[in-house]
Amino acid sequence: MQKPAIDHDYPENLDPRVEALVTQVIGRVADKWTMILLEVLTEHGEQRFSQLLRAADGISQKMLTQTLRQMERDGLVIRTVHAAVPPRVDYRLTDLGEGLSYAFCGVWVWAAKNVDRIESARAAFDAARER
Amino acid sequence: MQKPAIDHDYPENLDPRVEALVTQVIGRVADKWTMILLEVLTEHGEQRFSQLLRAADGISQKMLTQTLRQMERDGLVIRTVHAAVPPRVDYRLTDLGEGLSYAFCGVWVWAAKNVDRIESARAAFDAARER
DNA sequence: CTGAATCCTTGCTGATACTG
DNA sequence: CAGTATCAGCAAGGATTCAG
Repeated sequence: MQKPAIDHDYPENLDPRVEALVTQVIGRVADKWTMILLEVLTEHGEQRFSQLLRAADGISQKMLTQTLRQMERDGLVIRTVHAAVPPRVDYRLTDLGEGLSYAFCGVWVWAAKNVDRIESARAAFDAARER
Repeated sequence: MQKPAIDHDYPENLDPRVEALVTQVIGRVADKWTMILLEVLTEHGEQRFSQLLRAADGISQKMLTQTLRQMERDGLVIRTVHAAVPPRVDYRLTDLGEGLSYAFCGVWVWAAKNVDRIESARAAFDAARER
């Protein structure tokens, strides 16, 4: 992005260093599983590891652990270990995490609203490619 | 950034089939480069291939081609080939793409606003890990 | 139950070369 | 200029196993 933003209410990132930082954060946070976990934690509140594993359909245990660590590191979730047998670990959103989840809200709405348009666009594209 | 999304206008995903579809679309669209290209195309309008290559800092030519194809297939961008020498190909957002870009807007704002909080959270996390 | 460690497969990425 | 094609290196991700 070399040019300044024009007619938008985007925060003016005059500093290219800030610009790069934001882009990096976006890259880190605009991840499929991060988005889904934010959504699950927002809808159901505090969740255990195994609950998240079931809720985020299709995620592997490894990915879940890894994604949760990243989110914890970025200050999006808080990890609570309960000393018990069997062990129990809860994850809940921080206010930072809630803010991000809220920001993603619009994307979910958009996706839900436009699923059919995307599907037909794909069908049209693939049909054109056939020839 | 305060309350669970209960008080939001999320479409209630009663049908798990729809839920799965939406999740799939999110997974497809919640991609670093897709987000960045949407942003670039929103800010600067119609762009040529080479302009996008420069604007999306760090992307490889291969990834750019690939991402643009996916976006075209999903109906997010329109690809226009101008018969000229030298050849010229322009990409511009469809209204669907503009809608998605608009939906992502909140995430950009959030990221810009919270970069420093994330950075300090990371620092704290890494410091704690040292021990 | 949580999650770390291992192996192994897939796929991105970068570089390069080649068309229209 | 805007791609496609190919190859090599590397990292992401899945499945499995082991440990606290």
